[in-house]
Amino acid sequence: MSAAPNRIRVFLVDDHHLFRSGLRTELGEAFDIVGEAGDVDTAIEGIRGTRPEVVLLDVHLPGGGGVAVVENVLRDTEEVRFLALSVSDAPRDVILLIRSGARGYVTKSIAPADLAEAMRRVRDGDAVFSPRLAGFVLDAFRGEVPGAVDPELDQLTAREREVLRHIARGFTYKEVAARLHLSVKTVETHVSSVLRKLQLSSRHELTRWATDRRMV
Amino acid sequence: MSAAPNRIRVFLVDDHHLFRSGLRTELGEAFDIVGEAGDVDTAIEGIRGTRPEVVLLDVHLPGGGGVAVVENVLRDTEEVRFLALSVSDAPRDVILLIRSGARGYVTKSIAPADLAEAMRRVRDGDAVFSPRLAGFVLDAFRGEVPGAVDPELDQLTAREREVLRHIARGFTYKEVAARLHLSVKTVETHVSSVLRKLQLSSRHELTRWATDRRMV
DNA sequence: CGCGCCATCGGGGACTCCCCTGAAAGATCC
DNA sequence: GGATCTTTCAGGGGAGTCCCCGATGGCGCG
Repeated sequence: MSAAPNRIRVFLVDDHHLFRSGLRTELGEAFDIVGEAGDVDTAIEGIRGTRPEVVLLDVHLPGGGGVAVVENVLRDTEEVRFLALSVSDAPRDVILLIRSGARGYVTKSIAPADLAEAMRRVRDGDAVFSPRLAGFVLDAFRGEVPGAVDPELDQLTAREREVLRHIARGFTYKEVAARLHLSVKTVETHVSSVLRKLQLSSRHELTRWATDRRMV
Repeated sequence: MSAAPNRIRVFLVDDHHLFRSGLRTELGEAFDIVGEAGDVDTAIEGIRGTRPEVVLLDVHLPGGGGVAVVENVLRDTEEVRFLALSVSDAPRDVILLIRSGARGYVTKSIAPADLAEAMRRVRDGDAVFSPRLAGFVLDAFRGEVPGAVDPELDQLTAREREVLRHIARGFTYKEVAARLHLSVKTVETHVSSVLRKLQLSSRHELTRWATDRRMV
């Protein structure tokens, strides 16, 4: 199966046939395209069967998105490296892909030569991100997604935020009441308001909400 | 590619004079070494004064380590990019540096040509890690620091860990029971065991315990 | 001043959480 | 085969959570 030993074995995953065709044309000489897929299930099956070194993966895919492919394949093997290739440079997409186990993320506007270089680097184990995306990833890693003055948080009153912080830390209503010199009933009222305003239904979701926003 | 015209302005931080000398010799032609320092305070002052584009930074430094330099400088400006250069490739060191805001981390065994390339990429905003370190960083980002087999977690049975994961995500006992096809009572039993073994007393502490270990 | 918003409380009820005791089946180890 | 561990499940009870219904007072605003 393997052609020249130095050609990297690549699998293409993108739901646009034309785009895959473009990739084949641009990469076909320097890389060994062992297979391709246009949806999640086909991709998983194909990657399992062909064992590529690098998977070029679109973020937005029918059947669950690129994340589903990465998670599914990496459950079995660690041999395959994923390089996400997407039109989107939304921080959220990038973060989710990296969390799932992709080792790089570049946008489709990348020059073919740069893409080839990125693929080689990913194959070698490097982490590859285009400049703007690197900032997102490292910022998320540092735990400070900047900007974002939260409109969700803004609709809470000062007292409600105060109570929220305590609840999110795991204190019971009784404990919060003692700390804020309130009655348990007042705490309950505030928590109810917070839950209603944030469209949540339990203190556990509230905890997750707060930790996601790094209020703790 | 770039030689004389737009030389990148670089600041060197390393407590070994001889090593700085080596860097100057190797990089002096292609880069503009605007200053250097051998300890934390001198480094902070020097970087503030010379405004380099890239700081080559040793991890182990007298006066607080590289982390102290990065955090201190980045409090004022975002213009400076840090590339950590260290003999250590301990995951802990790497993670701490990245958390503090460095945009790359390579070991001192790197070839001069590769170091030059890494510096250019960091200057351009890329995240740069040598192959082995990339794994550490991305794994940590994914929440699985490989070393560190947790003795706390080890004393839990497989089923208990399974239940723990669901509880930590905020599911009620009833929901967990449904997802795992168990009775609520069984879930209660497992949760009790987990709480007892981990010396915790509520599901909220359990959530925090799990999130601290990045099980969610 | 009336109106709305906020903060502070209460009763009551349905549900959830956590612990206690107890038990039965299966797997594993010696 | 017996000891141990794991996994499964049950009844009962005290505490915690969340919602419903209400109430009072303070504050700013037109």
